[in-house]
Amino acid sequence: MLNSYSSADKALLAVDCIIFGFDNEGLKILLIKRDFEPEKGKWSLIGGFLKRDEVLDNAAIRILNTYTGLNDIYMEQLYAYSEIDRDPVERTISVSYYALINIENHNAELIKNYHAQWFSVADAPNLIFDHNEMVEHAIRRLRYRTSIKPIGFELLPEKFTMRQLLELYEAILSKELDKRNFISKINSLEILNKLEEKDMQSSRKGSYLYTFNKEKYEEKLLNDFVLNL
Amino acid sequence: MLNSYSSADKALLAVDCIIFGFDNEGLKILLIKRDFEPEKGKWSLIGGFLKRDEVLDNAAIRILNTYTGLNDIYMEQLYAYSEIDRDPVERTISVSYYALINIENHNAELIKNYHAQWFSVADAPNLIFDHNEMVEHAIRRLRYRTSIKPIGFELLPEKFTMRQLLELYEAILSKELDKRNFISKINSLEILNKLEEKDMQSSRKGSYLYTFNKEKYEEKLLNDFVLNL
DNA sequence: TAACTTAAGTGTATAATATACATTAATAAA
DNA sequence: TTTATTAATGTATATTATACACTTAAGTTA
Repeated sequence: MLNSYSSADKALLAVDCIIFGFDNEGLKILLIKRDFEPEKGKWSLIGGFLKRDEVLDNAAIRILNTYTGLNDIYMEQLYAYSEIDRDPVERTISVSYYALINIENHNAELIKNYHAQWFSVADAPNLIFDHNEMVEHAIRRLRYRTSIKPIGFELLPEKFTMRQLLELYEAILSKELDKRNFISKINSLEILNKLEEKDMQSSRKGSYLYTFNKEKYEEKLLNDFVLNL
Repeated sequence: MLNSYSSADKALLAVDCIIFGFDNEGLKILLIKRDFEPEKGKWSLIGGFLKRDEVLDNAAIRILNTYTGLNDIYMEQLYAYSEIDRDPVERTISVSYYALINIENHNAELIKNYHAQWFSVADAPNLIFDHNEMVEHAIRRLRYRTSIKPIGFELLPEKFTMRQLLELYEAILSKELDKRNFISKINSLEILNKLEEKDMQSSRKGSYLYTFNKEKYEEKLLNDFVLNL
C-alpha cells in the first residue's frame, strides 16, 4: 500500500552545525576532530543524532552545547542532505544548521573543552562526508543574509571600530568595499551607537568605538530590507 | 555513548510538495483529499514517505508523479519540519519541496487521475497536520524568489500576453504593479520574444503574444540579480 | 457608417539611491 | 619638529525607481 506507515522505511536523523565566527584574521568556522568511527580523527562539523523526543532546532542547540559548552546560540536551519551513502555506516539524513557567534565572548569555553577549534574559512581542512558541501552552502546563505539583514552583533565584540565592521563584511562577501560608502550606508541604518571612547590599538590617531543599538538592530532583523554593498 | 549509531533513534521521513500553478483566476496550489488514516478525507499537500534507496529530491518527484501523473517537474527543497506530534501516528520528520507548474499544460493529466485538485491560494481549505504552515512558508519563499530570479516560464502557457505576466507577478506578490514600469523592467531583462501574433480574446484591439527566450531565461536563472517590482 | 466602448500601448520628468573618488586631521614615534 | 600612519569626512555623477495620462486599434452598436 502506498502510504502505510508500517511498511515505510525509517532512517537516522542527524544535525550538523556550521558555526561562523570572526576575528581580526577573518571569517572562521568551528570544527571538531571526530572521536568515533567511522572517520575517527578526521575534521568534521559539530554534529549528532536527533532524539526521539526532540525537535531539530533543539537538537542543534544540544549538540553544539555538548561539544563546546556554548549556550543560547540561535541557529537557523539550512538544508536536508540525503544522499544514500553520505554516511557509510547507516542511512542517515542530516539537517544542517548555521549560526554566527562572537569568538571573543566564547573562546574561553571552547579552549576549556578542547573539543572544538576555529579554522579560517579560506583554509579549513577537508571534512568528512558531505560536510564540505554543507559549509559552502552555508557561506552562500550567509552572503545572501547580509543583503537582507544586518550582521555584526553576533560576530563582533561588544565595542568595535568601523574598520572591524567593514572587514567583517569584506570577509563575508569576500570582496573589497569602499570605506566611505560603507560607512554612510551603515549609518543610514541607524543601528549603531558611537561612543566617546577610542580604540588606540590600531593607529596613532585612534578610532572611535561603536556598539550596536540592540533595539533598533532587532527591529531591522524583523523587517527585511535590501542592503547593497 | 554520545554518538553511537546503534543507540540513536530512527524516525520516518516524509516529503510534502507545495505545487504552485497560475491561471486567469490567480495563484493556485494543488491539494489532494487524503485517502488513508489518519485524517482520511481531509485536504492535504501531496506527500509520502522517503524510501530506503531514495534521495529526497527523487522522493519528491516520485510522490508528485504518483498522485498526479506529472513528470519532469523540477522541485526545490524548502524546509524540514520536526515537531514531535506533527503526525499523530508516528514520529515523522517531513521535508517540504515546492514547484511552479503550468496549469494548462498539465491539467489533463490531473483530471484524468482525479486525485489532485487546484485551489486558489487565497481560499484554500484548512489542511492536515502542519501543512498550512508549509504553504505559508512556501509562499514567502516564492515571493522572495521573484526578486532574484525571473518567474513565468514555469507558470504560464507557452504564448502569453504582457497582461498575463503582469497578473502573475501581482498574484505572487499580492500587490498592484504599475503596468508601464513593469513592462519596461521586464523588457530590460531581455528574456521575452515578442510575436507578430495577437491574442484577440481579451480585447478588441488585441494584445501581442510573447514567448520566453529560453536561452536567455536560463542564463538569468544562473546568475542572481535584483528585480525590484 | 459614424460614434462608442474597451483594453493595449507608450514616454517623460522627478526622486532616490549607488557609485566613484581625494584630502585633511589626529597622534605617536623618530 | 618632522614624519609616518590610519581615521574621518563630502560631493558630484550615474543609475535606477517611481509617479503619472493620453493615444491607438478594432470590434460593437446605434
